[in-house]
Amino acid sequence: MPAMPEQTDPKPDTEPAATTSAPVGAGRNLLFLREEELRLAQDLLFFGYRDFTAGADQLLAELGMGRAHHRVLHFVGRRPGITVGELLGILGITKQSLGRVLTPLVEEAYVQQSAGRNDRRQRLLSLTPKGEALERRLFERQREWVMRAYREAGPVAVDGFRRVMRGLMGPAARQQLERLEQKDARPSTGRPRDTHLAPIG
Amino acid sequence: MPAMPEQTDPKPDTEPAATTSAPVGAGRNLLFLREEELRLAQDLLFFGYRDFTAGADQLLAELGMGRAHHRVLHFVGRRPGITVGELLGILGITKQSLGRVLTPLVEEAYVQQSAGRNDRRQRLLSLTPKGEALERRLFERQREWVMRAYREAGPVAVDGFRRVMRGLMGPAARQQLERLEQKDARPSTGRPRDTHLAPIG
DNA sequence: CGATTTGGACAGCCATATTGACACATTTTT
DNA sequence: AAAAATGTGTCAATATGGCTGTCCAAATCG
Repeated sequence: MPAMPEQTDPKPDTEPAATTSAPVGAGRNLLFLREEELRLAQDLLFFGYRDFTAGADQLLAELGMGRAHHRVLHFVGRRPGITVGELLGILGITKQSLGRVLTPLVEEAYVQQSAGRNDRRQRLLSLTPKGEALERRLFERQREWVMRAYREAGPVAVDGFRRVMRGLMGPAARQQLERLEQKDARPSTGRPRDTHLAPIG
Repeated sequence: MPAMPEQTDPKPDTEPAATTSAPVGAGRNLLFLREEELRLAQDLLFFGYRDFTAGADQLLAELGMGRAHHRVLHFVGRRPGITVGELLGILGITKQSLGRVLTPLVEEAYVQQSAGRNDRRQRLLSLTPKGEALERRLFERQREWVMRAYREAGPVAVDGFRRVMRGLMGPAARQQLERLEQKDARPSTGRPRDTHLAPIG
């Protein structure tokens, strides 16, 4: 494994204006995004996102599932008791599209539904133990991968990464992320908050 | 491979508590990746990548194209004179999958082919003026978006973002990125290096 | 009560990816 | 020169994950 990219960004940029690792002087940081910098950003996002998902994708493929299933497992695990409508809002897909991954997940007992306590039309979604186990396996795959990247980059870089990624999100996504983070103090396991798991139908 | 165990971490965390919790005392940054931190990373990557591509996707949809077409335009524009084989390596897809986006792009004169100068079996790909124009329109969309995120986050964060994204890439992708960056000093326009544009067939 | 909301079911379409098999020109090897 | 390998193109079949549209049931709201 030769030639690890240097942390110190060796690119001997021809510009004296030092655009790459921009001077922290924070004075002219309004115009430091030149063409090549954006092209680099495009490359980084393409390769980085692809390889980030690769590990989990492989595991999913063995189970006959795809990334869409993972997303459902992830967000249902993140917010046990989430309604179908909320999940649709987060994923940004249509009800029909969701149905095609959610229905099998319910049928194969990865996800369970229960009627809403206030509004009995709602189906509150949560992971079954089986679903939790799978989600955790997927999680661990990505954990290894991200841990390595974070460790190599260091905490300051991680903070910068988070700031930029947040900035790449649109207003709707930011709001959704906030809600997810609120709930981060989630109960020890995936039971909906205080819902009395009423049977459906 | 230096392994980068601790990564000197220049400033002992000038960050506002943003780094979630974890004592960032720069000593124990090996273990600062707790569960919620990774879940956050997953969310950020999902939302961020989705919204990053949203603008270009919309424009592409109007032209009856998809993200796959954009990727071809991007990487061909990045490395004029690239061979089909190299492009396949970068995209990580099969020849058949590439063919179904590349062939239309050639037919509609966004991309042009010419025979390799050393190996006449090769088809060297480059953007036509029409292709360059479209690529630029797509580029500008994303440029606006990324510029905003970069500006909001500041140069230090951008540097961190780059480090982490690089870290998320696997060895193969890192090598490919290096090659792309080498060529970054590319000629003013998309003519293959010194190829004498031999006709095909 | 009727209207709206929430969720689900079914049909079909499209884009992107896959694999396998085969064809063809060209280059390299024997 | 013949054989093998390489680079590319193409056909057919299949899967996944989106989309739209329509219709329906249950529950809530006014």
